[in-house]
Amino acid sequence: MSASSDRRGRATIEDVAAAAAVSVATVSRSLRGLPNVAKSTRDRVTDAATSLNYRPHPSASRLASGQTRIIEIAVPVLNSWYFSEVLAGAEAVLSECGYSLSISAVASPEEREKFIRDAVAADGADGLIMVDLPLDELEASVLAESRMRVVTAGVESGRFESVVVDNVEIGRKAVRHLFERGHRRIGILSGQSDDPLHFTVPGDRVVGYAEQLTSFGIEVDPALSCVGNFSVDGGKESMLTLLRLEDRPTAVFAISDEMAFGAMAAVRENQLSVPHDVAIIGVDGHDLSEVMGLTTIDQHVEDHGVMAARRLVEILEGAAESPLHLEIETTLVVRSST
Amino acid sequence: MSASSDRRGRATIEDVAAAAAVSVATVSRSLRGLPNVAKSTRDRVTDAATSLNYRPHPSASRLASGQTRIIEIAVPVLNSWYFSEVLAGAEAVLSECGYSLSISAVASPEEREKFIRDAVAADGADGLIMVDLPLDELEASVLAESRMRVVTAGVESGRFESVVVDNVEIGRKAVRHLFERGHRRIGILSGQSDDPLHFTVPGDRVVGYAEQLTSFGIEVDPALSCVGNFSVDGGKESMLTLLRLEDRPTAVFAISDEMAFGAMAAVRENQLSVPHDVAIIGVDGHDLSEVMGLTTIDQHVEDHGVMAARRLVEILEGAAESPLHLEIETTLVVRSST
DNA sequence: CTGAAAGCGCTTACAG
DNA sequence: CTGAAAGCGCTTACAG
Repeated sequence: MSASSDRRGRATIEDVAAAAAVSVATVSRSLRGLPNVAKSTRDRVTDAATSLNYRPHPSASRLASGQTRIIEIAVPVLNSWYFSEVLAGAEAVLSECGYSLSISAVASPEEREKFIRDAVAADGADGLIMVDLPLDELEASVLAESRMRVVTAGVESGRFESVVVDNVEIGRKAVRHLFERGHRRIGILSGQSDDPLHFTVPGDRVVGYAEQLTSFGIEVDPALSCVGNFSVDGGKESMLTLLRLEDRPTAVFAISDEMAFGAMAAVRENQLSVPHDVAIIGVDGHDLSEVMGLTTIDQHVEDHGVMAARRLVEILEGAAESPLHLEIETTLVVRSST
Repeated sequence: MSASSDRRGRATIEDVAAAAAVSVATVSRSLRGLPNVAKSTRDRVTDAATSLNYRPHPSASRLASGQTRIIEIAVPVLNSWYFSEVLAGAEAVLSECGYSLSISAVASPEEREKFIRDAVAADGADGLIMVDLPLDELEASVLAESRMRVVTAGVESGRFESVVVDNVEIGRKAVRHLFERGHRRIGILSGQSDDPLHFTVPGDRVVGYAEQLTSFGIEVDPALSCVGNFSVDGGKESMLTLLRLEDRPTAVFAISDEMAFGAMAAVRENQLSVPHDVAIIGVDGHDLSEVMGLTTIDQHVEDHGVMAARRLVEILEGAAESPLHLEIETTLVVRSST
């Protein structure tokens, strides 16, 4: 360890400066690739830094520069297929671009409100990706006043750029597909009954479902609509309910693949067959949908993370912010369940 | 905004000091709950901080104190059921304890080596959780010399505390269960053929499988051993291979639930039935195992994250480090697949 | 092209 | 119990 290394034995910018026989200012400029450094100087500095295994102290450069190169990402829960796909996509581009990724799980509106207030007041990140977390007016304006750039994924906020899918169209697409397969009595497994986060996605998909049925001249039957809480178990329970109806549906649209998996299990448990007795379509493009033979509307979830991160980086590097709502195309993937 | 707020309009410790008519030192002590502050002073400071919505600037306090309250967590990939469970567990305890969680995906040995070198040299976190990332000698000693405390999950390192399961015992347990169900010809779907990360888990499970077979007097047949790369598709492919054998197995041990799902699909695709023609057991306790009717050895994955994070926090708050290898008990969950 | 110096917003002995 | 001052390790005008 060099004599002037820091409290914990790391090499500091001063060590590098001494080794290269220049000032710390020159080291800083050289290592960050700023202009106005002689080639020979830069080389000397680079060599010194390499041989000392020097990295700038993150907290010090953050404090001095005002930039953290940290992106915060908030998701409702972490252990869910959907959110880990988003995370994976975001992580890939952010690490590629030299940003750190800090994650938070924000499950309730109270946590969300607290998260936003803390994040803004502490000002610990350059950017924030809010995944499937609808913002109320107050939260949006708190965020808008902060230094952090914000991109939302999965939901639009009106005030920030977002990466979304057309959820109404997803609902229509699902019904259209089932209709084309000859189904006229089509049930739906939707989201939560009482969603404290006011998540807009389920509602939009239900609207698309209803719209498309209506435009086919089919009356929407409330008895065919169940809630599944986006879980496998919820999908199964709701499907069991639908199966008990005397005039049960011949096809069911589950607004997530995981609910669809639950629904398939329920059908089999009743000694019925998919798709013969009940056809099932999901939404997501879940890893397991292929092996399960589930027809699904693939929404390319990983791309949501990729796009949100990419846009955020672009904005941070100076791109003009536009009230852009980047829309990811969805793809119908037909398998044996319909 | 007060006159002396910082570059970006945040309230600073000086603003709070002015508002409470004390020095910044007193503000710092009050807000961090340090002793030797008069109750009335502390109250005044707290009020001022609240009304200014003050939070200490993270980079500033990190630089001054030398502690970041950041935990870094490295996983091979993010979009996998297993790792998102670990992540969820770790995030829950860390956010509860006031730590930020920074994540990195580290897919190859080169990335791992680079990650470790960078992490140590930059010294940007107080602690590090390495999940299922075996460390070589050099990496371990680089880490050991750093300021960061390290806990590994999923694999032991010899030098750091770890949270693990007994993978040999998992292999034995699986075979024992199948044996008790009357099976004598038992195949195995294991990990990767050429694993650049030198992941030890698959090997251990294979050892347990072989040991238990041998102790039952059954010869280990290499023809019954296939590789499945921990993926659904891999499991399916390998199962198809096993089904093509003229003397095919009556039961198969898949060393992960996802491979087991793939295997179940392969069996059905061959118009065979689980468990009648082939029984299948997995490992994990995957969310979908219940609905799929998969018998599995639940390894309580979320707890791995919880325990690793908990231990790391304890160590950071002063607990003595012991060469502890915390072992999570695994639980056989019998379902219809066996 | 390079360096001296101020400053980023905190924490931490030290003195009283 | 409280405050003045130094210091954490960088970056950034500014001057030359």
